[in-house]
This record gives sequence, C-alpha cells and structure tokens, in this order.
Amino acid sequence: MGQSADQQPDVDSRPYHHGALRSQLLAAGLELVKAEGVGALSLRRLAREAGVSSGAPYHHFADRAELIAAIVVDGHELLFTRLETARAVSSDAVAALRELLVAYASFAVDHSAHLRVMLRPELAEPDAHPEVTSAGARPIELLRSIVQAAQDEGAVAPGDPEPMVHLIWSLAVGYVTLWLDGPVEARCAALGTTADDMIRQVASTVEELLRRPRT
Amino acid sequence: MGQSADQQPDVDSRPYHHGALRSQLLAAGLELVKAEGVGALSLRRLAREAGVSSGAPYHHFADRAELIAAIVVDGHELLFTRLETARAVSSDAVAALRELLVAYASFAVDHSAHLRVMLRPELAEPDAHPEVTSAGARPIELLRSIVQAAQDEGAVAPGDPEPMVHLIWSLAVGYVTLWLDGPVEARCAALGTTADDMIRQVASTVEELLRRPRT
DNA sequence: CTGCCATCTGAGCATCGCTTAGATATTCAT
DNA sequence: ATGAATATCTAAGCGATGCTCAGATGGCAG
Repeated sequence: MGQSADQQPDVDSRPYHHGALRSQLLAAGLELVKAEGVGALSLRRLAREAGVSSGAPYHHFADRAELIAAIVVDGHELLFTRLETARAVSSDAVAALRELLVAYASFAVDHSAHLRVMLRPELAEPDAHPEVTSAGARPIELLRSIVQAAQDEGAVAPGDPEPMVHLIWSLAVGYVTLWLDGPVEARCAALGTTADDMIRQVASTVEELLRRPRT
Repeated sequence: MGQSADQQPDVDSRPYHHGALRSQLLAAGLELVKAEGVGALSLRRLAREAGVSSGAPYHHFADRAELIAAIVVDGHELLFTRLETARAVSSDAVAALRELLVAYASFAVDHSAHLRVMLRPELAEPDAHPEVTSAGARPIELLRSIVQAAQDEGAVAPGDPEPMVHLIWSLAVGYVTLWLDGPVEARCAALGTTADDMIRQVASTVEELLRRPRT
C-alpha cells in the first residue's frame, strides 16, 4: 500500500523533472495567458506553479522571449494546418478564401492563448529567434497561392497578387485582434448574434464581392 | 543681467511644474513609445527623464493605466478628425471607404506612438477608464454611416450593414497592426514598393470590388 | 563505484508599479 | 502683507519582475 505513490509520484511534486519541466512551463504559460492575459506571463510565476525555484526555467529557456518564441512557433504550425484543411475542403479558390477567414477565426476561438502571444511579436524578439519569422511565413505563402488560383479563375484582377494577399491577411489579423480585445464580442452581443456568426457573415461578404462579375 | 533666466527658467529645470508636468509626461511617453516601443513605457523612467522623483507622476495619474488611457483618448480624437476629413473630400461613399483606409494608414505613419498604445487596449484598463471606450466608438459610428451611404448607392448589398462595417474596420486595424509589427514593410521592401503604396493598392482593390456590378 | 552532465537551489542585482509620510512651493482669503 | 489652505514634489520602502551565478543535488555511463 502506498507503493505506487512512492515509486511514481506526480511529476509535479518531484523536484527534478528531467526534460518534463520545459513542456510543463509551456503548457502552464498557455493556461496563464488564457486566464489572465499575456501581461501575467512571467517565468517566476510559472516556476512557482511548477514547484521549482525561480532560476530553474533558465535551464530550459535563455530568457522570457525564448519561451514566448516557442509558443509562437507552435501556434503558427497549428494555424497552418487549419488553413491547409480549409483550402482542401473548398471547391474553388474564392470559397477557399472564405474558408480561410473562417478557419482563422476558429483558430482564434480554439487557441486564443497561442494567438494572443502571436499577435505581440515584439515579445518573442524575432531578431533573436528567426524560427518565429519563418514559421509565420508559411501561412502567407499558402494565402498567396490561393489568391493566385483566384486570379486564374478570374475572380481577382490579374497582375500583382500582393494587394489582395495583404487585404485578406489584414482582414484576418484585424478581425481576430478585435475579437480578442473585446469590441467584436460586445457589438455582437448588442446585435443579438455571436462572433462566430459575424465572421461567417464577413467572410461571405468577401465572397459576394469576389463573385461579382468584373467589368 | 541673467534677470530673465532667473525669472523664467526652463520649465524642465524647475522642480515644481504646476500643471506642466502632466503634459510633459504625456509627450515624453509618446516619444519613448516611438523610440523603444510600449514595453519601455514606465512611469519611473518618464519621471527620471523629467528630472523629477519617481513618486511625482502619481499626483497627475492614478496609475500607469491612466496615463495610457489619456494617450489613447488623444489618439482616437486625432484619428477621428482624419477620418472625417477623408469622408469630406470624397465624392461618393465608395470613394469615402477607400479614403478611410488610406487615412487610417496615414494616421499610423504620422502618429505611430499613439496607435501602438491604442492597439493594446488592456494597458488602458478600459473598464476603469470608460472614456477610452466612448472615444473609440466615434470612428466606428462614422464608418457605419458611410457604409449605409454605400448601401443607398447600391454598392453594398442592402440589409444589415454590420458585416461590411466589421470588414472595413478589421481591414484597417489589421493593416496598421501588420505595418507596425514590421511584416508589411519587410514585404514591401522585397517587392520594391512602400507601405504607403501598398495601402493605396489595397484600398483601391476594395474600391474595385465595391464598384463591380451586383448580380 | 566513479566521474560527468543535467538539473535545480538560493541569494543577489537592477528595475518596475505603487504607497506613505513629510517637506516645500504657490495661491488665496483675510 | 500675512497666514492658512492647497498643489506639488521628495525620499524611503514594499512586493514583484527578469536575469545571473556559485554551488548543491540527482541520474546515468564508464
């Protein structure tokens, strides 16, 4: 009796984590961001919650920015797979652009902590952590390829695809920013809808514009 | 001799500012944000730069959030007048929407420090400073009235204007966010254009979509 | 068993937000 | 003009943060 408790104590209660502390700090950091915002994200607090001393995290992350950079890279990968799926289930490029916007918003709902950190790039010090920049470039490349397909379909004017790429990209970033900051939710509540309905309506509006005949 | 210097010393060198310290802190705060970002904005540092003790700012601002809230309110007023001008010089509602986007971007260029602070609403603690929320609502109301005018002109589908309001609003917020964070500038440099040209092209793309005939 | 490496501790430094008690300047009524 | 009331500032201090470093401890390979 008590044998398993002695031989297999909770990883949290053992002082020496041996590899587990790093992932534990990352997970606790995400929960903390979700609960209290990125302002509350401190290595000291994560160490306290993990039951280790305040210096312990520095054996796994050079500094706070490195932990944040790890979260950002994870987030960009999660986002990228969602965007890929959105394209895969779409029948044409215009529908893919609509689904891209919806997928971005659903990523915001399901991974709000990741997104909150991703939207504060200065916290990750991208100059010191180039993997952040390269991870963030992949979703844009995907978006560009869809815009080019939309040009081939005639929905987007031929020529430089960048304006339309920036348009959709800005729209996605702006919508989730406003959603995380509250004003979208507040307006939707006043209007009797939800933020989920709203992004669908916004995305459908984009689709309606793109499906109008070009003159 | 030396009379005027004795009677009118620099306001900065006088220990007792009597009303001037508040505005001096606000101005120094904006310069600090422009130079080093909002992360560097601390009351202690502003006090140091003003040549005053670390407790002095607390006689003009209850806390850091109150100074930030004052900057945000100023910024929203500056933005609102720009948007009003953009509408005034536009011949129709669709052109007004295009100019609104351009004006938003030019506000970002000319008042980047204000905007950096405005885009971090949690720093201003809007729950404790309701004037922040009301100041931020005026630009949206202006936008909504233009969208409704665009509906009257037939460029926007009739019905609920909110989806188009959120579309333009998100687009503006997203574009300036990406510009402040660097990726827009980086892409434009790689493409041989400027961020100023880019927002004009994006805004013109929106206009082109809105001027297509509705089916 | 020994030695090495990974990991963690604990103390310390500088900075920050904010509070408090008290000192000083300005203003205003008398 | 004088003295009281008010506005403003100082100096010291508390708790928290990021980060560093010397040294202790755990676990694994030889």
